[in-house]
Amino acid sequence: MGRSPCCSKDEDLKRGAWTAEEDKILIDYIRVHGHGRWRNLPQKAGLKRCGKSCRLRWLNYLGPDIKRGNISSDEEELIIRLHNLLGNRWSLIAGRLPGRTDNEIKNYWNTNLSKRMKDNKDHNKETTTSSWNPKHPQTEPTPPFKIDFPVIRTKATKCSKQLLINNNARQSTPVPLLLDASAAAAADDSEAKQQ
DNA sequence: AACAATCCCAACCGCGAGATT
DNA sequence: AAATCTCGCGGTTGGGATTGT
Repeated sequence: MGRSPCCSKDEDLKRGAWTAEEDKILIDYIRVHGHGRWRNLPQKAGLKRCGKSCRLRWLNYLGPDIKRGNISSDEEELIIRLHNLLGNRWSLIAGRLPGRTDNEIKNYWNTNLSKRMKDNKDHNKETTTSSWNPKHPQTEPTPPFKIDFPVIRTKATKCSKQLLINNNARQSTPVPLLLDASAAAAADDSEAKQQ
């Protein structure tokens, strides 16, 4: 498999934080032409960035559906449940949290929840010898995060076909925030199999 | 007030895998 | 069938913001 030549260091590409002007250029371009073809996008849009960087900026920050700000306790609970079920499959977890990105959830987990889980684990060590590793969720988690359904390992596959879903259609089938995590994973599994 | 330590998060990097040629 | 292209994922890092001394 060939590595992407995108972002090769000899190119005169800008790195680091995005400016408001760059954001505007990217938003305007995507508004007119849509996204996809990330590799050529910066050239066409007139940005001195690599396609990867543009994609990341759009998906994690500029996208119209991005919900920024505090993660609610409901969302937090769902993240914990899904992480118990799926492990570090951030994109799958993000898929169940409308408006949240995998990067945001990953950051939130690494900065808040992993610490808290560790504290809980330490606390529970006093009463149990079980040790649950978040990196290996197929092992039984320690209470209070014990789950009573089997772990389902799903395979995330990419969808290369562009789907044009308008916002109205999207809103008509909202993703329930606190849906049954096992059903969610099963759904992902069947979606993956269909592709 | 000044400096150090820690936290937080946007962005980067390397890799795997599907699509295309 | 093999080589190459492109995308998306998860781990990691850089640096600004905040907190502690």
